[in-house]
Amino acid sequence: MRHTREHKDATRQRILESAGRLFKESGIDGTGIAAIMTDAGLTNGAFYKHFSSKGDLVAHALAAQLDSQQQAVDTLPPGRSGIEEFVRYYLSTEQRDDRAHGCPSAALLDEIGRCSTDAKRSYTDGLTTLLDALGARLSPTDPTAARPLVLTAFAMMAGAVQISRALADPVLADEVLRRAAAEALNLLNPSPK
Amino acid sequence: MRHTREHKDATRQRILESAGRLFKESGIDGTGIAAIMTDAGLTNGAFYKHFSSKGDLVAHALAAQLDSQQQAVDTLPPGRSGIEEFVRYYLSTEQRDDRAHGCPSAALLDEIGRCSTDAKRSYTDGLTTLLDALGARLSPTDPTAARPLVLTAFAMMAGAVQISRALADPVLADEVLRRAAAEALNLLNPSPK
DNA sequence: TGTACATCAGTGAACGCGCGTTCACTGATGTAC
DNA sequence: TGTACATCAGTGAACGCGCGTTCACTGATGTAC
Repeated sequence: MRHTREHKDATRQRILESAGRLFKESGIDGTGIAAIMTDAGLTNGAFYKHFSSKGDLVAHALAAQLDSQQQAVDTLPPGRSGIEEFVRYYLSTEQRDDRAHGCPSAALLDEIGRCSTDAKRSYTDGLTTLLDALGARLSPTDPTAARPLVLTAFAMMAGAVQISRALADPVLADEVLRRAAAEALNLLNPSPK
Repeated sequence: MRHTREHKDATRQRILESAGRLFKESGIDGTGIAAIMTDAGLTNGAFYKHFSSKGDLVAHALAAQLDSQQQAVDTLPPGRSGIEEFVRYYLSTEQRDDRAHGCPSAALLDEIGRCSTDAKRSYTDGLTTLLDALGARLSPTDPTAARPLVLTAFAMMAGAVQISRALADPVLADEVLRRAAAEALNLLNPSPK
């Protein structure tokens, strides 16, 4: 088992998943290699058999996070109802209160802004793909037409989740989510009334 | 000079300003006490004559940052034109590219979400005051009526700046700011067409 | 007003600790004969 | 098929370093007499 390609790939995947989860929970700066490797059921020495540095891991973990988020979007019901479900789940108290399994953008955006170009490139690719997948649902005939709308709606949703997490007042925090959901659904409605 | 109340207050203020600037530039986890104290022209030992811990500093630095942002808002031209100026500056490439002097929310939001209750309380108070000041410009007769709109617009703006900073593609990054500005101005327009 | 003392903002070295990274080693596996 | 060897994923201790925090000390200042 130990020297099989599949075995190594599986281990690498496990490290990526642990890293993604812990990064989202405690931040990139707030998560050490040792903690990630322990979470993945290994010791820290093995880390450099899989990644050349922490920065290298960050770039790949971000790509993996964005990719799995996009895959989740692909399993939503087709068309508009899928979009609505996405918005409602994204701005739910469950997603807000479970950083580890929530949106990587909402959890890490301002730290990504301070990362290496490699990490930013991973994020750029992943986000573009994700927004295109959402755009394709809004206007199937011309996916890029929906770009501006999807982009601003997503920015608002990510910002709202972050603000909701940063507020000490739980009533206000919940209100932020509700207001943002209403506004996002309104924004993404093709025929504004 | 040394044992005057004014002297100590001035020093404390200097530490708060250095901390705010460095936190926004490199993150809270990414900025050490020693760096802050050096920036303020002191040595690290003096830190604990002013704050009980780094967490204590974070709470006060956040309050100071939000306060100075709100003071900047107060100096804008009155009414709607002030709002427009705020939106345009907030979503300018200058603000995006100068984290150290930019918006604390855009620079630190997801790290604040992981901070102590004290820090969150500081942020909650500061943000509430800031949004009320903006709301008062939108509807002077009933400031709280504008709350939902100001809240969602601000979430979108903060999210957009963060996304713009996190993208490796400068063309796309600039586009995000432009789209967000257009949408924010549209949102904050009291008579939607 | 002049002197003696107490205060305390600021110094700079030191503390234990966890960080990212390196390295000599292990031992189960795939490969060559 | 059976044996000898090379590979390399994973171990666990160690590296220098910077972190947040502590502490004995300094010396300019405010205060008491």
